[in-house]
Amino acid sequence: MLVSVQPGEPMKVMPAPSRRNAAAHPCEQCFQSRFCLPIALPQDELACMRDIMQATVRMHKGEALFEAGQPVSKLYSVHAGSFKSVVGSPDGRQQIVGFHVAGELMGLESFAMRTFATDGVALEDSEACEIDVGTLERHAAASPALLHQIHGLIGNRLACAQQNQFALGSMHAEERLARFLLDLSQRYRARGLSPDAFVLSMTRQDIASYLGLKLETVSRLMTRLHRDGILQVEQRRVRITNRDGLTALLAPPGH
Amino acid sequence: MLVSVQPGEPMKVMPAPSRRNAAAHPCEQCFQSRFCLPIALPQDELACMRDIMQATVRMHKGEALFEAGQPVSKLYSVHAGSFKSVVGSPDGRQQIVGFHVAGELMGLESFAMRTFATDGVALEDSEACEIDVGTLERHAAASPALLHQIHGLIGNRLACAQQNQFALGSMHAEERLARFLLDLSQRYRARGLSPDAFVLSMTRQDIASYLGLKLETVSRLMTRLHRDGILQVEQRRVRITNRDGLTALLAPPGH
DNA sequence: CGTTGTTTTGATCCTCATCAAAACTTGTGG
DNA sequence: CCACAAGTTTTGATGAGGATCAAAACAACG
Repeated sequence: MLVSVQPGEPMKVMPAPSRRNAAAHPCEQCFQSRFCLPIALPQDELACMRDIMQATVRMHKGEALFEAGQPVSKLYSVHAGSFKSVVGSPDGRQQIVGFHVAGELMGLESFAMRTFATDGVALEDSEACEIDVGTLERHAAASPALLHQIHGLIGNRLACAQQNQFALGSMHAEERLARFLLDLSQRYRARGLSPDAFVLSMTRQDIASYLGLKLETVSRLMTRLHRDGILQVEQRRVRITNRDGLTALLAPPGH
Repeated sequence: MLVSVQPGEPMKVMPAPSRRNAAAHPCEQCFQSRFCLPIALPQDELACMRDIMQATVRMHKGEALFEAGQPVSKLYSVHAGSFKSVVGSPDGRQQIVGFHVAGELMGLESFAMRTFATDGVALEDSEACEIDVGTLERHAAASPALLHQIHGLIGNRLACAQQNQFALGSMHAEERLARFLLDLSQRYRARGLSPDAFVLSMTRQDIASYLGLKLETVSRLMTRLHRDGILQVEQRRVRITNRDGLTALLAPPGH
């Protein structure tokens, strides 16, 4: 999914503060197809996108694009691969609060804040486009359309976080997993990929963390959904074979 | 806490779509003391606040200031009393995702979105200042300082939502309650009120919903904290008698 | 002062966590 | 290329935290 690293630079897979490889400019797709930045602008304002998106960074699996506490100067748009947003507590526990696949924006939660609130960690070898916050704000001040789009993105993110709160607080384990899979499916569809068959880029542990469960529970639930003919699961390959059955899990009889 | 309603208008306590009582203009405090709108601007830009904050609405306990699905045209700043933000699901379950006391902004999660994502319901008889979104956006476009402050507020709200996700997904019941009480305490302190003694404006049921628990569990935990000498609880009056003990609950030995 | 909603407390149950171990996958170095 | 090491996933047995069911004490309200 990612072009191989140039020879000479050893590939560290463990999370390390090592500096990442930055290309000089993002790909043309970023401007043409809205693939990198989910923002639609009138033709005559498209030029500013070139200004906003300044570089592409390549991350190895497990590396952090940014870390909680760091000053915010960039946002990131996922160009290839996928990332997770992780919040940590002083006592060392941590929880995943979001996943980001290609075409989605990361770091929005930290927009206009001094420091990042989460770690942004690559789930696999990935690429992200850097977006300078200052430049973005400058352009946004001049373009109401751009500003409005950004606010829409932030609003969506907030609504999403509230839905997550609902899921974690009110849903049972099986419902949470069903919601997670349907959400992922929907996002792949938005990317133009198959909504029924996809490969999970995160471990059972990651899914469990996101859903407020333990990895054994997630594994058991996957197995159960497979047995019930709702999914075909083999390792990280998933195929939704009975979407209605999966959807039905969201409104359990007990409530 | 709220001036009495004028005679002649019957007071409905049950949640009803009845129209609320709107005063012509917000109080002077809103501009002078940043009490109503937690935004600080340079002196020469303060005038626009008068433009942004157009009216004060009075809500009775249980009434909805706005409802999920309604088109967004106003934000609200709590002037007196308190509110809860509630998300609902198709099957009728609902969960509280936030509380708002005087001096805090509501509806931010819906900024720049077409429709509200939550219900905003008064926990007691309350007052809120209406803020016209269009006017606010227009002023923000002209004032980078104002825009930056708004983004900061939104960023805070998002960070808060992520912390809630962490709490719901990773914390035990007792920790969640401790966090809730300390958070509330901190917000009362920010208002200039006592951080140690306050009156909960929400029911046990509300607290339980917010924390992803059942009301019986919340009640039992309150009793336990009282027995352990950490709190004095009688009905909704709470006094924190051992803040260190309360804080210590946030980092349990088991983890 | 009865009605209704809120809170407390008790007894029991169930979902999911925990502990444990084996099957399997992936990456590494000889 | 194979063998070993480390990480991931599955499955089982057991336990605990919090939910559920039930009812009484208490406060608020008309």
